[in-house]
Amino acid sequence: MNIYDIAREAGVSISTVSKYLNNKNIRPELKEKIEYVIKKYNYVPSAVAQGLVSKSLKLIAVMVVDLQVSYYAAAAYTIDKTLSKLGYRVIICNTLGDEENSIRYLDSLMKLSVDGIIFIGSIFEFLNKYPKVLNKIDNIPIICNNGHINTKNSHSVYADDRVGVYQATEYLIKKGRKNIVYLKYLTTASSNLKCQGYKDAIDKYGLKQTIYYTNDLMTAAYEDIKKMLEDGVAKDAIVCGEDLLALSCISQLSALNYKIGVDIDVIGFNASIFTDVSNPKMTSIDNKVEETSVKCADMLLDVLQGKEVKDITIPCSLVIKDSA
Amino acid sequence: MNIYDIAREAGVSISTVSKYLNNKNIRPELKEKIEYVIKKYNYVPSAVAQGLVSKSLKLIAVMVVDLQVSYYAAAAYTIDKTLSKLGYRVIICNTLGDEENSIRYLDSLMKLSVDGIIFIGSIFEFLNKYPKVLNKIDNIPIICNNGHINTKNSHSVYADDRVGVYQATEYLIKKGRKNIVYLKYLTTASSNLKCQGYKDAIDKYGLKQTIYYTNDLMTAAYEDIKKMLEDGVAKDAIVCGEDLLALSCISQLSALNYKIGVDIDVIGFNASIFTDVSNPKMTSIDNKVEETSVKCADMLLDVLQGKEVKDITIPCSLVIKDSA
DNA sequence: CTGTTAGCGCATTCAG
DNA sequence: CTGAATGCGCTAACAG
Repeated sequence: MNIYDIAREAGVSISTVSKYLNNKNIRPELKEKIEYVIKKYNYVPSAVAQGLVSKSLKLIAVMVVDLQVSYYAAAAYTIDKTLSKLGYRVIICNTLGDEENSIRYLDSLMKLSVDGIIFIGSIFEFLNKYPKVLNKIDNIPIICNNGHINTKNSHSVYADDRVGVYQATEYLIKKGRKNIVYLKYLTTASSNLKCQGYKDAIDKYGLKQTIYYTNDLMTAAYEDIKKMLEDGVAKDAIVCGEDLLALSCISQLSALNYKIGVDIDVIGFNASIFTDVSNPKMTSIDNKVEETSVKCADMLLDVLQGKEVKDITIPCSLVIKDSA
Repeated sequence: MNIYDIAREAGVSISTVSKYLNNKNIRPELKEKIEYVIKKYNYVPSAVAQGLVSKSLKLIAVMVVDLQVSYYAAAAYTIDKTLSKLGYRVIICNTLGDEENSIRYLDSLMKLSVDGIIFIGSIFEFLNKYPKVLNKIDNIPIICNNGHINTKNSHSVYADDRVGVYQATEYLIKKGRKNIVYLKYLTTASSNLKCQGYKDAIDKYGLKQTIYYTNDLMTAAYEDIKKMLEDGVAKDAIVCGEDLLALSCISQLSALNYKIGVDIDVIGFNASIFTDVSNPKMTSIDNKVEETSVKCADMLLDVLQGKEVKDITIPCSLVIKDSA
């Protein structure tokens, strides 16, 4: 069933049908006939054929590392919600943190001639190491959340992670905490920024930096945290680069009979659902996933409409609950 | 840059280029020339034009209710991983549980002439109420996880939720628990099945059914659970329809100084990441998201290749940790 | 306002 | 093995 079939049965030309489909003015009587035939056959115009002409499938790609991480899921969710309302279709790409995999995805997206790409996370700055890849995507509208891609038509939305952690650390200091440990996860640009916020605050108040590292969020993190606690350096407070790490700290400290929020403070990062499932509820730095994601989507829409856009930084805020 | 440009510059015809692109035999010297030109311009054939001819963009849609729920995120993640390896592109649709929204998505997918659709969750059985919608998607390959869609080319993968809960309840009974409460969330087909598993086990052993309800997973659930605990009926054990509910139970019971796993048992459902972040770690019914999702993807691939497939039911298993 | 025609970029006949 | 011609379903000029 195509536009010819509809035209024939309705007794009009294909261009009249096309005009009907695109809401242009046609004689009411023809309109009725066409409408009738379309309903009769449940006809739906092919987006592929339309796309061949218009050079656009109204398709936007969102690249994330791992949908199972709540931040990415929330970002993908929000962007999808925002864009699909406006008739765009959203392709979510799970790169699994693998560079080759990401590049393969980009090839696939270029073949589809997607209208734009949104990258979630500073990790995608790795693309700047691959001039050939940049060249391929050079003309396509790109928005990068928390990073920057070096192409002609690329723009960025940042969450101010560094200041977020700075303020959280300062909050602890002003509460009188002196031995504040930072638990760092990963070594991406944005995890470094977070850690820098901690360092800046500690330095400003003349305290001592103590940084622990972990490359895992679950089992291995548990061991790393256990070791950290056994080392006994975390007497006062712990600032964590991720809510899940803070959750593990809270859980282990509880088991050791610490009174969280009294004996020792724990602060997470992301203000995710985990802040509500911990006991006590977790104080966390809110890096505004939803606001950031909506901004990415809006900015992309602006670019697609040819509007001028400029990079933006969204401030974090500290959501104080009971763990600090 | 299209196939004509490449052909011209390489001094061959477009059909030769097309053959090159589709790995058909051509003279090595021509192959080299073509290869050279393609590399030079970073040429990528248009999937849209290919799709117009082949009637397929190699696109598969996954419909879920809410990507922020770990089960759906895991399902989407797994399906995407499985299919994108094989060159398919995956569109994830977040319906937000809204029927109109779902139907709008389906329209959009039909326009794109996606190769197949995977529905995650029994909630999508609501489509069976809309003959017009069924009619539109009647010919497209469909796989439904935990439900069935009444179209010609639809198949199902089930997780045996009922038996999963039955066995978990039986496990508690055999441990000597007598006052076992079921905490029910939602009223979809599959949440009813879960609850039925509880009822069956309770009845078989001649115990008393006690069922509590909640329509929320967070704040309101907290209150519902609080009330349930205040009612004092949960003396022995609680079986929950969702891990998040079990998490809240564990957290609140801990605060009341119950020894979870000793004084009272709590079992969750999903075997999600929440089972590892609770304290103590949560015993939970594993409904095998990953296995189920891979099966959905594989089954769809089989259907696309014209193979015969039959519906399948995957058994759940009880993952025993420390809360029961 | 309506219909005719020429592409959009590619795969696929069918001759040569 | 290669190339010229046709069509996939639709939009956009253009002419009527």
